[in-house]
Amino acid sequence: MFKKYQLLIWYGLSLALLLALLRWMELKYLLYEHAFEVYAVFIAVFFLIIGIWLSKKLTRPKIRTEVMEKIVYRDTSLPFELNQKLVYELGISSREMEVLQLMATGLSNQEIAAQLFVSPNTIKTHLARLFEKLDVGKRVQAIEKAKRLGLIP
Amino acid sequence: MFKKYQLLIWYGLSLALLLALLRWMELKYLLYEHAFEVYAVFIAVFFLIIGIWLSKKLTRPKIRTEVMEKIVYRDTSLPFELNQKLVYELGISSREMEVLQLMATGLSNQEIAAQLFVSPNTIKTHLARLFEKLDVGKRVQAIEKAKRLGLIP
DNA sequence: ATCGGGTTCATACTTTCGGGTGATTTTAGT
DNA sequence: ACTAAAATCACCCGAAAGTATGAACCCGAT
Repeated sequence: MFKKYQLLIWYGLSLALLLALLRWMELKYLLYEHAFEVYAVFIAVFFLIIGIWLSKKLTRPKIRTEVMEKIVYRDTSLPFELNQKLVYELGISSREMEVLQLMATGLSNQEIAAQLFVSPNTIKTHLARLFEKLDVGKRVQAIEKAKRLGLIP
Repeated sequence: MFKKYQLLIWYGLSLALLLALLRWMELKYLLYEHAFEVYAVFIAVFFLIIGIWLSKKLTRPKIRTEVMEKIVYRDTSLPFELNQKLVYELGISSREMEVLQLMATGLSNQEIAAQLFVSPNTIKTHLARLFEKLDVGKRVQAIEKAKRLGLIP
């Protein structure tokens, strides 16, 4: 019941304390000599807190979309079996699959190109399409997703 | 060399600008009539900014996760068991393991840095050491090897 | 024959990685 | 208290990766 307003109460008390301090200093005739400084500190602290509060209030939470919740269990102790249906559904070509497999072994674009006797630019094109089809932006993500989807062992 | 103090310099310049503005107002005889108010506003704004900055610096970002349902294929094989002996033998530190795990999910250095609240440069250092310990040269190879060695699932 | 998909390649540009170096600060163990 | 390891950060550079766009060629299907 109180927890909800805990912060508010806390700030209120702090404020009250500061005011009390101010009053005390005033009574001590300190305020008359350094009125400006004291008020400055007061304002500074107050707005510091306001700033913190504002920042907390105004920053909107980053939205992170988390995918993949429906789980289909698959026994990996069995030899790898390619998910051909998914390959077709995603429209992944055979050449793209080749490149994917080689990439997953940790080869660079250049090395893949050399292995397939084509230009590195071609590999880049294949990978760009593959990334689009897998809806990823980096090779590591592509490999991770391809493994999950049963496209590579 | 300068980047380290970039923020400081920036605030310093802002402060100087504000002071210049203040001086200008003073010259315009505006300040004499409302000296206290002007200074109060000045202090208020300054500490408001400091407050916002403080809050941003000290509080970690709120993250709201949105769950999006999709199909995932998961294996029914035995649960992952970390090869702690190997971790020790290779001299891989706990922080390096953290970075390794995040990297394996396909995050970029920048994203890992954000997740761990450190600089991207730090991540690069961790990864460089990790690569050396794993005797690889690329992140994909590192992930592949780490999986083979039982360092990550 | 032509149309679309797949493969190939190029060029240009931006971003990210990885290597190397050096430095400071924290932490933990003797 | 001192030391060694771990963690942090910066800066530079070159290589690799990724993005965007355009274009040529082959091949099977309409």
